[in-house]
Amino acid sequence: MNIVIEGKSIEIAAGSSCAEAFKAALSGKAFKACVAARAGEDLLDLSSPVPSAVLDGHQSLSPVTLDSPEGLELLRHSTAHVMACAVQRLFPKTKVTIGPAIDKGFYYDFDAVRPFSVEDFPAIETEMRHIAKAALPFARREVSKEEAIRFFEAKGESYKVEIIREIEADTVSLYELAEFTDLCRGPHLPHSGFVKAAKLLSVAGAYWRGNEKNKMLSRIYGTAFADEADLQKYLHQLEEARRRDHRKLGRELDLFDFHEDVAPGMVFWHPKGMLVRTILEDFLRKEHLKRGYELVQGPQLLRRELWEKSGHYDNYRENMYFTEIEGDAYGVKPMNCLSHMLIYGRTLRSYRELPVRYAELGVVHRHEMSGVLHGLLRVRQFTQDDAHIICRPDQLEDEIIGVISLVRDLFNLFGFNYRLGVATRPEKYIGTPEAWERATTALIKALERLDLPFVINEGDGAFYGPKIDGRVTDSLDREWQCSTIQCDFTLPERFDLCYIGQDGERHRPVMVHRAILGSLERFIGILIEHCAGAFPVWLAPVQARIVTVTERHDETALRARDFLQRQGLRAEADLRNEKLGYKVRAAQLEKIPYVLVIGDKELESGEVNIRLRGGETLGSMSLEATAARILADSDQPFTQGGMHYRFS
RNA sequence: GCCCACGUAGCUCAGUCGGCAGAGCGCGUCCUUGGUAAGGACGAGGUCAGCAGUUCAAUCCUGCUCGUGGGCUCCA
Repeated sequence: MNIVIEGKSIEIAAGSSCAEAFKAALSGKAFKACVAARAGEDLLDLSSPVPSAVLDGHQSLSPVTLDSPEGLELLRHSTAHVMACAVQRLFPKTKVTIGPAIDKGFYYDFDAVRPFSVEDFPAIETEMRHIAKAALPFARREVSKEEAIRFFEAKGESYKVEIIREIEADTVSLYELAEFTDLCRGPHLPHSGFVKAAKLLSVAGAYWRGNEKNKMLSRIYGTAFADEADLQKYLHQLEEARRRDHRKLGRELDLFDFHEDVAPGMVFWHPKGMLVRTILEDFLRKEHLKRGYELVQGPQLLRRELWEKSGHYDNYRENMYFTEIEGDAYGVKPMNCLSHMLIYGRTLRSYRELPVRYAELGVVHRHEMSGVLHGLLRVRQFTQDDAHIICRPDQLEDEIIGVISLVRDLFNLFGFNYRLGVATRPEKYIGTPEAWERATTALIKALERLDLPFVINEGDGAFYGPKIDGRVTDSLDREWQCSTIQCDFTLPERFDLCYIGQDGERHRPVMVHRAILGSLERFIGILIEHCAGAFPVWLAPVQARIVTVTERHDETALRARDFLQRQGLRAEADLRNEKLGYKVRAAQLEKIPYVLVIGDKELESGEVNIRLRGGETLGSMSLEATAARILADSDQPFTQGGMHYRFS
């Protein structure tokens, strides 16, 4: 029979394995790097026979190499088996459960006599190396369900038995690695010799099947790469991510901190962090005014009755804080929408007034479980860049376009990767299917008109309306939700919002809740990690530091500082009795974008010597030219003209 | 809440197999007046997270409490 592999037509005997086919088609080197076969969508063991779909020409057969994404997944899954084999050799009473490959590695969940700890890693890793060195084959065997159940029952592997009972097919596949046999769909590497660069990373408790009512298992996380160099590269990346951790940088750069003993999950902003925040807030306010929003602000506390009316008391009570004033119950706001609606509803509105866009940098409190608090990224008190747009149904699509444009512009400004998703109607919902349909269509059409990529998250919408979510990725590759754009059918109804239409009748407006950066706290946390603490010049708390060589230069330095401040720059002078190198180093560690050196030469010429954050020195320039350069550096792409933050 | 690890000076971390608590950075004073990532000397600074237990003696061993970090919906 003839089949084509990598553009090469070869003759194979009936019943040949994929390995035999590749051996005939590939060079020795290419064949050696090959660990599995791909036929259509399916991955196959090299030892499995060439599928009939390939033989009759419906599918092509291609080799999978160890360093390809599929190859790495196989490697990691196989490494999980190697680890399980090692664990059972060292801890014979341990029961195995499941052990999949995950994004950057693998894990295996064990039911162990005692939970594993990192102290056990050296022994396990040594045993894994033995298994790898022996280059033992992964042998696939298909057996009936009954036989598999008998097999695992005999070994006391109750979790495997439980899994097999739930499998619908008549037969299951087993993989044997030395004496360790695991129920597994496969495929696997040809043999354990490919596991050359593996490392165990951490232990964790994990519930059987993720359900907290089940027994807690002991999970070991690890990773594996095609070779040692790739593994080391990955470990360095993890190191780099830890180096950029916003909690670490927040302390080192003196931006913010926490006092867990008195206010867990709530931020204390230090002067420099507060300055960054203030600049960001000012920028956001101006940008919103430019885009037709009006700024409003409502109270922090609202009577409980109002939260009952909105439905928050029924649906969100556990996450709210309550207090009592003169015998009346008040709730601390977890959201800003109620005040905005009260402001809208105060007078009768004409259709000509719409859309109304109320924006507020609103401080909200939400009671989060103590276990999930995480630096600035998950807190209990935070500030949303919130706004509510109240508009006519025919205005919805254009309004959504305006909001998404703002999302796009802001994330592009900061250089973030982001993904947009449209969440559609869930099983439990309120409002009519027609209204849902109309709003969902408006969201999708707006995205299409802006030509932005998005995914549909079926059934992920809030019960009160469809939404668009914007997620950005942090330096650890974690995804955080920032933007949200939600259509709301409930609240306008519950609060009886209306406008008088052209026909003189009352009509129900549509309300859009939206936040772009989401929470300023979270956003700043992500931003710190993104830029490793080196803020863009327009946000840097100190833009320029003047460094003197000796105290002879102090007076000139202070005059220069005052000049730069009058130009609207955030400048300061370091007059400490230290050597120049020491002060330059300090400024560098503080990630100040411009260091301006003044010594005898500069005293003479009336200029300053400029050193950039990256270490480059630019030579000397007049103060005027220096100020102009820094100001130009702090301009924004879509906010030309006076958007820098100035001291006044 | 549960699993693992951790909690020592403002920060980063040593340390004692139970016997007066250590370093570097930072901070203060003094000397030094220097040219682009650390000049020198001296000094201040600690209830070794908290509580209880074992012990002649506990920062160290045991238990509990509090807090921090990682993980707990990636499914044979």
